[in-house]
Amino acid sequence: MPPRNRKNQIIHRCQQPTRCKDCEVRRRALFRGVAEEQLNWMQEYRHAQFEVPARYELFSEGEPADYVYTLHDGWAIIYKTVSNGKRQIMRFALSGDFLGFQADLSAPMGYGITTLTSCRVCAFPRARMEDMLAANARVAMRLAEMNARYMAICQTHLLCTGRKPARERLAYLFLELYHRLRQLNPAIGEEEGVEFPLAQEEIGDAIGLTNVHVSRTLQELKQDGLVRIAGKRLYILDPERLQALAEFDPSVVAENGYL
Amino acid sequence: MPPRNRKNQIIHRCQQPTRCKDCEVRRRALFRGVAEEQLNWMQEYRHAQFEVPARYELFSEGEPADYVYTLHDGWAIIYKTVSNGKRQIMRFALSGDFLGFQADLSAPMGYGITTLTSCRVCAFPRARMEDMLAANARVAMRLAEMNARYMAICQTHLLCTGRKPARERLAYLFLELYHRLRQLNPAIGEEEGVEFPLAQEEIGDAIGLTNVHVSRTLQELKQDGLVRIAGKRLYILDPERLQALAEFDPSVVAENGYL
DNA sequence: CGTTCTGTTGACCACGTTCAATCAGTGTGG
DNA sequence: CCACACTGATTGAACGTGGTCAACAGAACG
Repeated sequence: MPPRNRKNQIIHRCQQPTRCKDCEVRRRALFRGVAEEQLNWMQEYRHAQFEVPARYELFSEGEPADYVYTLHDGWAIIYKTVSNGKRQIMRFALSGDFLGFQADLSAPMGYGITTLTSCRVCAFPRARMEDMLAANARVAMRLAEMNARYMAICQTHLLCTGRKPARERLAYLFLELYHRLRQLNPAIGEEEGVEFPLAQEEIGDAIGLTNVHVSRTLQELKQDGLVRIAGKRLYILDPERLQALAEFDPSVVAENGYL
Repeated sequence: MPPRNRKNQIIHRCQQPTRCKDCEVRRRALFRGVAEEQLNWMQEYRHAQFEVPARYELFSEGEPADYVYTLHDGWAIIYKTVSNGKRQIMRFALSGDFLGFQADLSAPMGYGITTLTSCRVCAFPRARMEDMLAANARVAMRLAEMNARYMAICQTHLLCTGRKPARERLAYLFLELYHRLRQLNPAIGEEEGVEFPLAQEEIGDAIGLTNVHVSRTLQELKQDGLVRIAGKRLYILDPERLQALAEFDPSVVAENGYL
């Protein structure tokens, strides 16, 4: 199996990083709900903002790391692999998601994270995380809240892979991503669909199928007039039938935390 | 499919609840690391301590709840179901685990929790959770830490169900539970095994198999001299081979948070 | 001692995998 | 500009893991 990502690529430090104070992403990121007057010094915990190319390995499975990141924009995958090379994608990370937190920050990473598209990320030194959380209970609460939401998503994936046939898994994944993406940018009309840079192999790795079977199943969904994928965009053609098929609950992806 | 649990059973309020101050469970629960002098008033957030029978539905999937709980002792399952009645167990909850937290505390539960054995639980009103976390950043940090560990466990289950064959899934589950249980009570010798109250149907629901196939696969593992199950106890006969088979990483279940 | 729950066994089947060939789209270099 | 390579999608045939259904055995329990 060929390597699916590249390491040691050049990453570019943003010369004019966004300021938390007027960052549009913040409302769905870790600093959501932080008081205006605290934002400037909270921002000091950020080490830098980076521009990262596609297929860059932000975290390597089994190796320790120096930073955690807020994903400012772009797509990334959080995955684990088995020794025979098979890969399971745990979650697709999108704008605002917090990447790389785990119970023991100095332990080796239990999973890998790789960008799918070019991304902008805000890097926070792991060594200062504990201070940051202790300094601001609201941020610690927000981290718990975010983790709970990621857990909810992970659990729906577990339900899908463990107990649903291929069609339903695929339908569920499309709906989840569609709703998450739409709420990143509610302004876009439904008929324009959403950005969708995934290869079928990545879809399969997310729902526990092979690329071959994804291809076959996807064709069924297309022929049934449920979805359309064209030009790296995803269109939901028949939301009602698709939701019924997937038993999809939009509240799992809804972003409605306190404040 | 018959109902797998009972509701509206009598639960019993403990007349002499344990005090957090000298609770042996606390070192792996939410109040781990809380300063001695704060424990008494933190304990005030606890509404009551209950004795709950086996097969009691602590949380019902899709319904709102009034409390969150610390599981003081006993076994519980966290699960989701599909409309056709199939069930996926997300995680087995053991002594010290925090039950029922989710991003939006007033929203309907995204999963159900049912006791497998009789359990003792400490109930905290959901309405006061936010206050409690805001009042003590250390508790908010601990909640984030615990959630991160639960997430890590959930992710290993997702890897198993998505990408491993039956034998390996089963081996992994046994090792995970064995290690979690042993660190609850490290005093017990290896040859005595660990408590193991699971039916094969529950094992199957946890790793995405049917009870029939669990039966067959389990016999293989037994005949290969890897494990033994007898009298509701689990014995790991050949740790090395079993770990190699499962690709098990003990650090996932290790409890080593700050403080 | 019967009833109920849990585990075992067998036969059959299907969903999804595997492997391989082919095709389409996209750059890339001569 | 075309030839070539490379990547991702498609299709087909054969296979296998695990599911389904049903009958039965044993253990647990009232």
